[in-house]
Amino acid sequence: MSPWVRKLDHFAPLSPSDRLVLEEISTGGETHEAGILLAQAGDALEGIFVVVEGLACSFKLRSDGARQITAYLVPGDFCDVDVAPQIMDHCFGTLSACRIAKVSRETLRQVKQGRPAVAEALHISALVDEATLREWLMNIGRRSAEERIAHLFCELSTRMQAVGLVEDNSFRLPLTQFDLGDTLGLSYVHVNRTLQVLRQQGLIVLRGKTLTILDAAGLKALAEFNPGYLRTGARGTVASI
Amino acid sequence: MSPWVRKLDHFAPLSPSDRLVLEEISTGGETHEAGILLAQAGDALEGIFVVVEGLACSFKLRSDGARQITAYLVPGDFCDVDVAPQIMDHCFGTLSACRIAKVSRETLRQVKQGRPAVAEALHISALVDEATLREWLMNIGRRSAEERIAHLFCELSTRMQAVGLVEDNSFRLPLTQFDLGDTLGLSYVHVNRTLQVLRQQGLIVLRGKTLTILDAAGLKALAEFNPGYLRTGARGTVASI
DNA sequence: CGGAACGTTGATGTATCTCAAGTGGGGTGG
DNA sequence: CCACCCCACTTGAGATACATCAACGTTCCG
Repeated sequence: MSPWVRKLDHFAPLSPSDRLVLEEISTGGETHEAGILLAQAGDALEGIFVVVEGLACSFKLRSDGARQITAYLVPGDFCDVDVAPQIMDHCFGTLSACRIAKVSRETLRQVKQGRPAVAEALHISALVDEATLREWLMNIGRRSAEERIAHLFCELSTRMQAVGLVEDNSFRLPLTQFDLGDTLGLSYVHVNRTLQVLRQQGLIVLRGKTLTILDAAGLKALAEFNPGYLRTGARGTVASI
Repeated sequence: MSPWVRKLDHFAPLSPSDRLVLEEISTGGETHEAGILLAQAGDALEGIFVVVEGLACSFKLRSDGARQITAYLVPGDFCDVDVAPQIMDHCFGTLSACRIAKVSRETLRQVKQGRPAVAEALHISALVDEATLREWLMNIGRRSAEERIAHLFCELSTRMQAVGLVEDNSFRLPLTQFDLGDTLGLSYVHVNRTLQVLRQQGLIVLRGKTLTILDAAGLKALAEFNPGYLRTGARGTVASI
Protein backbone atom coordinates (compact mmCIF):
# COMPACT_ATOMS: atom_id res chain seq x y z
CA MET A 1 0.00 0.00 0.00
CA SER A 2 1.37 3.42 -0.86
CA PRO A 3 2.04 5.72 2.08
CA TRP A 4 -0.72 8.07 0.98
CA VAL A 5 -3.38 5.37 0.94
CA ARG A 6 -2.04 3.94 4.14
CA LYS A 7 -2.32 7.29 5.85
CA LEU A 8 -5.79 8.09 4.56
CA ASP A 9 -7.03 4.61 5.40
CA HIS A 10 -5.93 5.22 8.92
CA PHE A 11 -7.90 8.46 9.18
CA ALA A 12 -11.09 6.92 7.83
CA PRO A 13 -11.64 3.26 6.95
CA LEU A 14 -11.50 2.93 3.18
CA SER A 15 -13.08 0.22 1.11
CA PRO A 16 -10.85 -1.90 -1.13
CA SER A 17 -12.15 -0.01 -4.14
CA ASP A 18 -11.43 3.33 -2.45
CA ARG A 19 -7.89 2.18 -1.91
CA LEU A 20 -7.57 0.96 -5.45
CA VAL A 21 -8.74 4.24 -6.92
CA LEU A 22 -6.40 6.23 -4.70
CA GLU A 23 -3.49 4.02 -5.67
CA GLU A 24 -4.32 4.50 -9.32
CA ILE A 25 -4.55 8.25 -9.28
CA SER A 26 -1.27 8.60 -7.39
CA THR A 27 0.91 6.08 -9.18
CA GLY A 28 4.04 7.09 -10.93
CA GLY A 29 4.79 10.66 -10.19
CA GLU A 30 7.87 12.54 -11.18
CA THR A 31 11.21 12.41 -9.45
CA HIS A 32 12.84 15.68 -8.45
CA GLU A 33 16.22 16.53 -7.04
CA ALA A 34 16.74 18.13 -3.69
CA GLY A 35 16.09 21.84 -3.46
CA ILE A 36 13.60 22.10 -6.29
CA LEU A 37 10.82 24.68 -6.12
CA LEU A 38 7.56 23.11 -7.29
CA ALA A 39 5.13 25.92 -6.59
CA GLN A 40 5.53 29.40 -5.30
CA ALA A 41 3.50 32.06 -3.59
CA GLY A 42 1.13 33.64 -6.05
CA ASP A 43 0.69 30.51 -8.16
CA ALA A 44 -2.78 29.19 -8.87
CA LEU A 45 -2.48 25.44 -8.52
CA GLU A 46 -4.42 22.93 -10.53
CA GLY A 47 -4.36 20.03 -8.11
CA ILE A 48 -2.45 18.54 -5.22
CA PHE A 49 1.07 17.24 -4.83
CA VAL A 50 1.34 13.88 -3.11
CA VAL A 51 4.77 13.02 -1.75
CA VAL A 52 5.52 9.39 -2.53
CA GLU A 53 9.19 9.29 -1.57
CA GLY A 54 11.57 11.75 0.00
CA LEU A 55 11.08 14.85 2.09
CA ALA A 56 9.41 18.03 0.87
CA CYS A 57 8.39 21.21 2.63
CA SER A 58 6.31 24.30 2.37
CA PHE A 59 7.82 27.60 3.36
CA LYS A 60 7.53 31.35 3.23
CA LEU A 61 10.17 33.89 2.34
CA ARG A 62 10.95 37.39 3.49
CA SER A 63 12.19 40.01 1.12
CA ASP A 64 15.69 39.72 2.59
CA GLY A 65 15.72 36.02 1.76
CA ALA A 66 14.99 34.75 5.26
CA ARG A 67 13.02 31.53 5.05
CA GLN A 68 10.51 30.05 7.42
CA ILE A 69 9.66 26.42 6.76
CA THR A 70 6.02 25.95 7.72
CA ALA A 71 5.61 22.21 7.17
CA TYR A 72 7.49 19.06 6.33
CA LEU A 73 5.89 16.59 3.98
CA VAL A 74 6.93 13.01 4.50
CA PRO A 75 5.76 10.20 2.21
CA GLY A 76 1.98 10.07 2.28
CA ASP A 77 1.60 13.78 2.93
CA PHE A 78 0.26 16.15 0.34
CA CYS A 79 0.18 19.83 -0.40
CA ASP A 80 -3.53 20.32 -0.69
CA VAL A 81 -5.43 22.75 -2.79
CA ASP A 82 -8.86 22.03 -4.07
CA VAL A 83 -10.65 25.34 -4.20
CA ALA A 84 -10.56 27.31 -7.41
CA PRO A 85 -9.00 29.75 -7.67
CA GLN A 86 -6.61 28.68 -4.98
CA ILE A 87 -3.83 31.15 -4.69
CA MET A 88 -0.73 29.95 -2.91
CA ASP A 89 0.33 32.08 0.03
CA HIS A 90 3.46 29.99 0.49
CA CYS A 91 5.99 28.04 -1.53
CA PHE A 92 6.39 24.31 -1.91
CA GLY A 93 9.57 22.47 -2.74
CA THR A 94 11.77 19.48 -2.12
CA LEU A 95 14.28 19.11 0.68
CA SER A 96 15.70 15.82 -0.53
CA ALA A 97 15.32 13.96 -3.79
CA CYS A 98 11.62 13.18 -4.04
CA ARG A 99 9.07 11.29 -6.04
CA ILE A 100 5.93 13.35 -6.18
CA ALA A 101 2.60 12.55 -7.81
CA LYS A 102 0.22 15.22 -9.03
CA VAL A 103 -3.49 14.68 -8.73
CA SER A 104 -5.63 17.10 -10.65
CA ARG A 105 -8.33 19.09 -8.95
CA GLU A 106 -10.98 17.52 -11.17
CA THR A 107 -9.92 13.95 -10.41
CA LEU A 108 -9.85 14.73 -6.74
CA ARG A 109 -13.26 16.35 -6.86
CA GLN A 110 -14.79 13.33 -8.52
CA VAL A 111 -13.24 10.89 -6.07
CA LYS A 112 -14.37 12.93 -3.11
CA GLN A 113 -17.87 13.20 -4.47
CA GLY A 114 -18.33 9.51 -5.07
CA ARG A 115 -16.41 8.28 -2.05
CA PRO A 116 -17.40 9.84 1.26
CA ALA A 117 -14.80 7.86 3.20
CA VAL A 118 -12.05 9.38 1.07
CA ALA A 119 -13.55 12.81 1.52
CA GLU A 120 -13.58 12.37 5.26
CA ALA A 121 -10.03 11.06 5.34
CA LEU A 122 -8.84 14.06 3.34
CA HIS A 123 -10.71 16.33 5.69
CA ILE A 124 -9.15 14.79 8.78
CA SER A 125 -5.79 15.06 7.09
CA ALA A 126 -6.36 18.79 6.73
CA LEU A 127 -7.30 19.04 10.40
CA VAL A 128 -4.10 17.27 11.35
CA ASP A 129 -2.08 19.65 9.21
CA GLU A 130 -3.68 22.56 11.00
CA ALA A 131 -3.10 21.05 14.42
CA THR A 132 0.52 20.53 13.43
CA LEU A 133 0.84 24.19 12.55
CA ARG A 134 -0.50 25.10 15.98
CA GLU A 135 1.99 22.79 17.60
CA TRP A 136 4.83 24.37 15.63
CA LEU A 137 3.65 27.80 16.68
CA MET A 138 3.78 26.67 20.29
CA ASN A 139 7.17 25.17 19.62
CA ILE A 140 8.76 28.31 18.25
CA GLY A 141 6.90 30.68 20.50
CA ARG A 142 7.28 29.00 23.86
CA ARG A 143 10.07 26.49 23.85
CA SER A 144 13.85 26.75 24.16
CA ALA A 145 16.14 25.70 21.33
CA GLU A 146 16.79 22.34 22.94
CA GLU A 147 13.10 21.67 23.46
CA ARG A 148 12.25 22.80 19.94
CA ILE A 149 14.61 20.37 18.31
CA ALA A 150 13.53 17.58 20.62
CA HIS A 151 9.89 18.24 19.81
CA LEU A 152 10.47 18.31 16.09
CA PHE A 153 12.36 15.04 16.24
CA CYS A 154 9.59 13.43 18.27
CA GLU A 155 7.02 14.58 15.74
CA LEU A 156 9.00 13.39 12.75
CA SER A 157 9.69 10.08 14.40
CA THR A 158 5.99 9.55 15.03
CA ARG A 159 5.05 10.50 11.50
CA MET A 160 7.75 8.39 9.91
CA GLN A 161 6.72 5.47 12.06
CA ALA A 162 3.13 5.86 10.85
CA VAL A 163 4.27 5.25 7.29
CA GLY A 164 6.65 2.46 8.19
CA LEU A 165 9.91 4.31 7.62
CA VAL A 166 11.44 3.78 11.04
CA GLU A 167 13.79 0.88 11.67
CA ASP A 168 15.68 0.33 14.90
CA ASN A 169 14.58 3.74 16.13
CA SER A 170 16.28 5.25 13.10
CA PHE A 171 15.08 7.04 10.02
CA ARG A 172 16.51 9.09 7.20
CA LEU A 173 16.43 12.80 7.91
CA PRO A 174 17.80 14.46 4.78
CA LEU A 175 18.00 17.93 6.28
CA THR A 176 20.89 20.29 6.71
CA GLN A 177 21.34 22.15 9.98
CA PHE A 178 20.50 25.19 7.93
CA ASP A 179 17.08 23.69 7.13
CA LEU A 180 16.51 22.90 10.80
CA GLY A 181 17.28 26.48 11.69
CA ASP A 182 14.79 27.77 9.16
CA THR A 183 12.21 25.42 10.59
CA LEU A 184 12.69 26.26 14.22
CA GLY A 185 13.42 29.97 14.08
CA LEU A 186 17.06 29.47 15.05
CA SER A 187 20.41 30.17 13.42
CA TYR A 188 22.19 27.20 11.99
CA VAL A 189 25.10 27.78 14.32
CA HIS A 190 22.84 27.51 17.30
CA VAL A 191 21.21 24.41 15.87
CA ASN A 192 24.66 22.87 15.63
CA ARG A 193 25.51 23.61 19.23
CA THR A 194 22.12 22.49 20.49
CA LEU A 195 22.36 19.20 18.61
CA GLN A 196 25.63 18.58 20.39
CA VAL A 197 23.91 19.01 23.73
CA LEU A 198 21.22 16.50 22.75
CA ARG A 199 23.91 14.07 21.66
CA GLN A 200 25.88 14.52 24.86
CA GLN A 201 22.75 13.76 26.84
CA GLY A 202 22.53 10.46 25.03
CA LEU A 203 19.15 11.31 23.54
CA ILE A 204 19.93 11.08 19.84
CA VAL A 205 22.46 10.21 17.21
CA LEU A 206 22.36 12.29 14.05
CA ARG A 207 24.99 11.30 11.51
CA GLY A 208 25.00 11.10 7.78
CA LYS A 209 21.41 12.24 7.40
CA THR A 210 20.16 9.46 9.64
CA LEU A 211 18.53 10.23 12.95
CA THR A 212 18.51 7.62 15.69
CA ILE A 213 16.51 8.22 18.81
CA LEU A 214 18.37 6.55 21.63
CA ASP A 215 16.14 7.64 24.48
CA ALA A 216 12.61 8.19 23.22
CA ALA A 217 11.16 8.69 26.69
CA GLY A 218 13.80 11.24 27.58
CA LEU A 219 13.32 13.13 24.34
CA LYS A 220 9.54 13.18 24.79
CA ALA A 221 9.86 14.38 28.35
CA LEU A 222 12.24 17.14 27.36
CA ALA A 223 9.91 18.32 24.61
CA GLU A 224 6.65 17.72 26.50
CA PHE A 225 5.66 15.83 23.39
CA ASN A 226 2.13 14.49 23.10
CA PRO A 227 1.44 12.80 19.77
CA GLY A 228 -2.35 13.10 19.95
CA TYR A 229 -2.52 15.95 17.45
CA LEU A 230 -1.05 13.75 14.73
CA ARG A 231 -3.83 11.18 15.06
CA THR A 232 -1.51 8.35 14.24
CA GLY A 233 -2.77 6.25 17.13
CA ALA A 234 -6.00 4.30 17.29
CA ARG A 235 -8.86 6.12 15.60
CA GLY A 236 -10.55 8.55 17.94
CA THR A 237 -7.73 8.50 20.41
CA VAL A 238 -8.02 11.38 22.82
CA ALA A 239 -5.42 14.08 22.59
CA SER A 240 -5.00 14.94 26.24
CA ILE A 241 -3.16 18.02 27.39
CA MET B 1 -26.05 41.24 8.17
CA SER B 2 -24.21 39.47 10.97
CA PRO B 3 -20.42 39.46 10.73
CA TRP B 4 -20.39 35.71 10.16
CA VAL B 5 -22.72 35.85 7.19
CA ARG B 6 -20.93 38.89 5.90
CA LYS B 7 -17.63 37.09 6.01
CA LEU B 8 -18.88 33.87 4.43
CA ASP B 9 -20.73 35.77 1.73
CA HIS B 10 -17.47 37.41 0.85
CA PHE B 11 -15.70 34.06 0.47
CA ALA B 12 -18.39 32.57 -1.77
CA PRO B 13 -21.47 34.39 -3.08
CA LEU B 14 -24.44 33.26 -1.03
CA SER B 15 -28.06 33.32 -2.11
CA PRO B 16 -30.56 35.31 -0.05
CA SER B 17 -31.88 32.07 1.38
CA ASP B 18 -28.38 30.89 2.26
CA ARG B 19 -27.89 34.09 4.16
CA LEU B 20 -31.22 33.77 5.89
CA VAL B 21 -30.51 30.26 7.07
CA LEU B 22 -27.08 31.20 8.36
CA GLU B 23 -28.53 34.18 10.20
CA GLU B 24 -31.14 31.94 11.77
CA ILE B 25 -28.81 29.26 13.01
CA SER B 26 -26.43 31.80 14.54
CA THR B 27 -28.85 34.20 16.18
CA GLY B 28 -28.81 34.81 19.87
CA GLY B 29 -25.84 33.13 21.38
CA GLU B 30 -24.69 33.44 24.94
CA THR B 31 -22.72 36.28 26.43
CA HIS B 32 -19.56 35.47 28.32
CA GLU B 33 -17.20 37.55 30.39
CA ALA B 34 -13.56 38.06 29.56
CA GLY B 35 -11.22 35.24 30.36
CA ILE B 36 -13.73 32.40 30.15
CA LEU B 37 -12.63 28.98 28.97
CA LEU B 38 -15.22 27.56 26.59
CA ALA B 39 -13.51 24.39 25.47
CA GLN B 40 -10.26 22.78 26.36
CA ALA B 41 -7.79 20.32 24.94
CA GLY B 42 -9.20 16.84 25.13
CA ASP B 43 -12.82 17.89 24.78
CA ALA B 44 -14.97 16.33 22.08
CA LEU B 45 -16.96 19.20 20.66
CA GLU B 46 -20.48 18.92 19.35
CA GLY B 47 -20.48 21.83 16.96
CA ILE B 48 -18.82 25.14 16.24
CA PHE B 49 -18.55 28.40 18.16
CA VAL B 50 -19.32 31.50 16.15
CA VAL B 51 -18.06 34.75 17.65
CA VAL B 52 -20.76 37.41 17.24
CA GLU B 53 -19.27 40.14 19.41
CA GLY B 54 -16.01 40.56 21.27
CA LEU B 55 -12.62 38.93 20.94
CA ALA B 56 -11.91 35.26 21.58
CA CYS B 57 -8.84 33.13 21.05
CA SER B 58 -7.57 29.63 20.81
CA PHE B 59 -4.41 28.71 22.63
CA LYS B 60 -2.24 25.92 23.92
CA LEU B 61 -0.70 25.52 27.34
CA ARG B 62 2.53 24.05 28.61
CA SER B 63 2.69 22.15 31.85
CA ASP B 64 4.42 25.09 33.51
CA GLY B 65 1.49 27.33 32.60
CA ALA B 66 3.14 29.06 29.65
CA ARG B 67 0.52 29.94 27.08
CA GLN B 68 0.76 30.27 23.34
CA ILE B 69 -2.19 31.95 21.69
CA THR B 70 -2.62 30.35 18.28
CA ALA B 71 -5.47 32.43 16.87
CA TYR B 72 -7.64 35.43 17.53
CA LEU B 73 -11.31 35.20 16.69
CA VAL B 74 -12.94 38.50 15.82
CA PRO B 75 -16.67 38.82 15.12
CA GLY B 76 -17.56 36.54 12.23
CA ASP B 77 -14.83 34.04 13.00
CA PHE B 78 -15.58 30.60 14.32
CA CYS B 79 -13.83 27.77 16.07
CA ASP B 80 -14.55 25.00 13.62
CA VAL B 81 -15.03 21.35 14.29
CA ASP B 82 -17.16 19.16 12.14
CA VAL B 83 -15.63 15.74 12.20
CA ALA B 84 -16.79 13.20 14.74
CA PRO B 85 -15.10 12.47 16.98
CA GLN B 86 -13.26 15.74 16.88
CA ILE B 87 -10.84 15.93 19.74
CA MET B 88 -9.57 19.36 20.60
CA ASP B 89 -5.83 19.71 20.59
CA HIS B 90 -6.05 23.25 21.87
CA CYS B 91 -8.20 25.41 24.15
CA PHE B 92 -10.73 28.04 23.22
CA GLY B 93 -11.77 30.98 25.37
CA THR B 94 -12.70 34.63 25.53
CA LEU B 95 -10.25 37.51 25.72
CA SER B 96 -12.91 40.20 26.17
CA ALA B 97 -16.60 39.97 26.97
CA CYS B 98 -18.12 38.09 24.06
CA ARG B 99 -21.36 36.99 22.53
CA ILE B 100 -20.90 33.57 21.05
CA ALA B 101 -23.37 31.39 19.16
CA LYS B 102 -23.15 27.63 19.07
CA VAL B 103 -24.11 25.79 15.92
CA SER B 104 -24.51 22.05 16.32
CA ARG B 105 -22.61 19.66 14.13
CA GLU B 106 -25.84 18.22 12.79
CA THR B 107 -27.27 21.60 11.80
CA LEU B 108 -24.04 22.50 10.12
CA ARG B 109 -23.90 19.21 8.28
CA GLN B 110 -27.37 19.68 6.90
CA VAL B 111 -26.74 23.23 5.79
CA LYS B 112 -23.50 22.26 4.10
CA GLN B 113 -25.14 19.36 2.33
CA GLY B 114 -28.01 21.35 0.91
CA ARG B 115 -26.11 24.54 0.21
CA PRO B 116 -22.88 24.11 -1.74
CA ALA B 117 -22.09 27.83 -1.63
CA VAL B 118 -22.10 27.71 2.15
CA ALA B 119 -19.93 24.62 2.12
CA GLU B 120 -17.45 26.33 -0.14
CA ALA B 121 -17.41 29.48 1.97
CA LEU B 122 -16.73 27.43 5.08
CA HIS B 123 -13.97 25.62 3.26
CA ILE B 124 -12.30 28.83 2.15
CA SER B 125 -12.61 30.10 5.68
CA ALA B 126 -10.68 27.06 6.88
CA LEU B 127 -8.00 27.72 4.26
CA VAL B 128 -7.68 31.30 5.45
CA ASP B 129 -7.31 30.12 9.03
CA GLU B 130 -4.52 27.82 7.97
CA ALA B 131 -2.79 30.52 5.94
CA THR B 132 -3.02 32.76 8.99
CA LEU B 133 -1.31 30.13 11.10
CA ARG B 134 1.51 29.97 8.56
CA GLU B 135 1.83 33.73 8.64
CA TRP B 136 2.00 33.69 12.43
CA LEU B 137 4.68 31.01 12.29
CA MET B 138 6.68 33.23 9.98
CA ASN B 139 6.02 36.14 12.31
CA ILE B 140 7.33 34.46 15.43
CA GLY B 141 10.08 32.54 13.71
CA ARG B 142 11.60 35.18 11.50
CA ARG B 143 10.66 38.67 12.62
CA SER B 144 11.93 40.98 15.37
CA ALA B 145 9.69 42.03 18.23
CA GLU B 146 8.93 45.35 16.57
CA GLU B 147 8.05 43.68 13.27
CA ARG B 148 5.94 41.04 14.99
CA ILE B 149 3.75 43.55 16.74
CA ALA B 150 3.46 45.66 13.62
CA HIS B 151 2.44 42.63 11.60
CA LEU B 152 -0.16 41.53 14.11
CA PHE B 153 -1.65 45.00 14.19
CA CYS B 154 -1.80 45.12 10.40
CA GLU B 155 -3.56 41.78 10.30
CA LEU B 156 -6.06 42.69 12.98
CA SER B 157 -6.76 45.99 11.34
CA THR B 158 -7.47 44.27 8.03
CA ARG B 159 -9.72 41.70 9.65
CA MET B 160 -11.60 44.22 11.72
CA GLN B 161 -12.06 46.38 8.67
CA ALA B 162 -13.56 43.43 6.80
CA VAL B 163 -16.32 43.19 9.36
CA GLY B 164 -16.85 46.93 9.61
CA LEU B 165 -15.37 47.49 13.05
CA VAL B 166 -12.80 50.10 12.11
CA GLU B 167 -13.61 53.80 12.41
CA ASP B 168 -11.13 56.59 11.84
CA ASN B 169 -8.31 54.04 11.64
CA SER B 170 -9.23 52.92 15.15
CA PHE B 171 -10.68 49.78 16.62
CA ARG B 172 -11.16 48.21 20.03
CA LEU B 173 -8.34 45.90 20.98
CA PRO B 174 -9.31 44.43 24.35
CA LEU B 175 -5.96 42.77 24.98
CA THR B 176 -3.48 43.14 27.78
CA GLN B 177 0.20 43.39 27.01
CA PHE B 178 0.41 40.01 28.67
CA ASP B 179 -1.92 38.60 26.00
CA LEU B 180 0.17 40.16 23.26
CA GLY B 181 3.27 38.56 24.69
CA ASP B 182 1.61 35.15 24.72
CA THR B 183 0.61 35.69 21.11
CA LEU B 184 3.95 36.79 19.79
CA GLY B 185 6.33 34.67 21.80
CA LEU B 186 7.58 37.65 23.78
CA SER B 187 7.62 38.62 27.43
CA TYR B 188 5.08 41.24 28.44
CA VAL B 189 7.89 43.53 29.55
CA HIS B 190 9.39 43.47 26.12
CA VAL B 191 5.99 44.01 24.53
CA ASN B 192 5.66 47.11 26.65
CA ARG B 193 9.00 48.51 25.57
CA THR B 194 8.44 47.65 21.95
CA LEU B 195 5.03 49.32 21.93
CA GLN B 196 6.73 52.47 23.15
CA VAL B 197 9.07 52.37 20.20
CA LEU B 198 6.16 52.03 17.78
CA ARG B 199 4.44 54.96 19.47
CA GLN B 200 7.56 57.10 19.35
CA GLN B 201 7.81 56.43 15.64
CA GLY B 202 4.35 57.84 15.23
CA LEU B 203 3.00 54.59 13.85
CA ILE B 204 0.28 53.81 16.36
CA VAL B 205 -1.64 54.99 19.38
CA LEU B 206 -2.72 52.32 21.84
CA ARG B 207 -4.60 53.66 24.81
CA GLY B 208 -7.51 52.37 26.81
CA LYS B 209 -7.90 49.20 24.76
CA THR B 210 -8.26 51.19 21.54
CA LEU B 211 -5.71 50.89 18.79
CA THR B 212 -5.30 53.71 16.30
CA ILE B 213 -3.06 53.22 13.33
CA LEU B 214 -1.57 56.61 12.52
CA ASP B 215 0.71 55.54 9.70
CA ALA B 216 -0.71 52.48 7.97
CA ALA B 217 1.84 52.56 5.18
CA GLY B 218 4.71 52.81 7.63
CA LEU B 219 3.39 49.98 9.74
CA LYS B 220 2.89 47.76 6.70
CA ALA B 221 6.36 48.50 5.43
CA LEU B 222 7.90 47.73 8.80
CA ALA B 223 6.06 44.41 9.01
CA GLU B 224 6.34 43.49 5.33
CA PHE B 225 2.61 42.97 5.57
CA ASN B 226 0.76 41.58 2.59
CA PRO B 227 -2.95 41.02 3.26
CA GLY B 228 -3.49 38.50 0.48
CA TYR B 229 -3.62 35.51 2.79
CA LEU B 230 -6.68 36.89 4.55
CA ARG B 231 -8.70 37.02 1.33
CA THR B 232 -10.55 40.10 2.41
CA GLY B 233 -9.99 41.82 -0.92
CA ALA B 234 -11.85 41.18 -4.14
CA ARG B 235 -12.60 37.50 -4.66
CA GLY B 236 -9.73 35.71 -6.30
CA THR B 237 -7.26 38.45 -5.57
CA VAL B 238 -3.73 37.23 -6.02
CA ALA B 239 -1.63 36.92 -2.93
CA SER B 240 1.72 37.98 -4.27
CA ILE B 241 4.92 37.49 -2.34
C1' DC C 1 43.16 16.38 -6.46
C1' DG C 2 40.31 20.26 -5.96
C1' DG C 3 36.18 22.48 -4.89
C1' DA C 4 31.72 22.98 -2.90
C1' DA C 5 28.65 22.14 0.64
C1' DC C 6 28.04 21.09 5.14
C1' DG C 7 29.52 20.85 9.85
C1' DT C 8 32.24 22.64 13.86
C1' DT C 9 34.38 25.96 16.89
C1' DG C 10 35.60 30.44 19.04
C1' DA C 11 34.87 35.21 20.08
C1' DT C 12 31.91 38.81 20.46
C1' DG C 13 27.50 41.28 20.17
C1' DT C 14 22.66 41.97 21.19
C1' DA C 15 17.79 41.12 21.44
C1' DT C 16 15.12 39.59 24.65
C1' DC C 17 14.18 37.66 29.40
C1' DT C 18 13.87 37.82 34.33
C1' DC C 19 13.52 39.94 38.59
C1' DA C 20 12.09 43.66 41.19
C1' DA C 21 10.25 47.92 42.31
C1' DG C 22 7.38 51.44 41.28
C1' DT C 23 3.16 54.12 38.94
C1' DG C 24 -1.40 54.81 37.35
C1' DG C 25 -6.36 54.24 36.76
C1' DG C 26 -10.82 52.21 37.48
C1' DG C 27 -13.70 49.94 40.50
C1' DT C 28 -15.52 49.05 45.31
C1' DG C 29 -16.56 49.67 50.04
C1' DG C 30 -16.97 52.64 53.73
C1' DC D 1 -16.55 61.43 48.20
C1' DC D 2 -12.58 59.54 49.68
C1' DA D 3 -9.58 55.54 50.66
C1' DC D 4 -8.21 51.57 49.21
C1' DC D 5 -7.11 47.82 46.26
C1' DC D 6 -6.31 45.35 42.36
C1' DC D 7 -4.70 44.99 37.98
C1' DA D 8 -2.39 46.59 34.19
C1' DC D 9 1.32 49.29 32.81
C1' DT D 10 6.01 51.22 33.30
C1' DT D 11 10.85 51.48 34.39
C1' DG D 12 15.54 49.93 35.73
C1' DA D 13 19.25 46.69 36.31
C1' DG D 14 21.28 42.60 35.43
C1' DA D 15 21.38 37.98 33.27
C1' DT D 16 21.26 34.91 29.26
C1' DA D 17 19.90 32.61 25.26
C1' DC D 18 20.69 33.14 20.93
C1' DA D 19 22.68 35.68 16.75
C1' DT D 20 26.49 37.12 14.05
C1' DC D 21 30.98 37.01 12.18
C1' DA D 22 34.84 34.56 10.91
C1' DA D 23 37.81 30.82 10.59
C1' DC D 24 38.69 26.11 10.08
C1' DG D 25 37.60 20.99 9.51
C1' DT D 26 35.30 17.34 7.10
C1' DT D 27 33.06 14.85 3.67
C1' DC D 28 31.77 13.88 -0.69
C1' DC D 29 31.96 13.95 -5.46
C1' DG D 30 33.45 15.04 -10.03
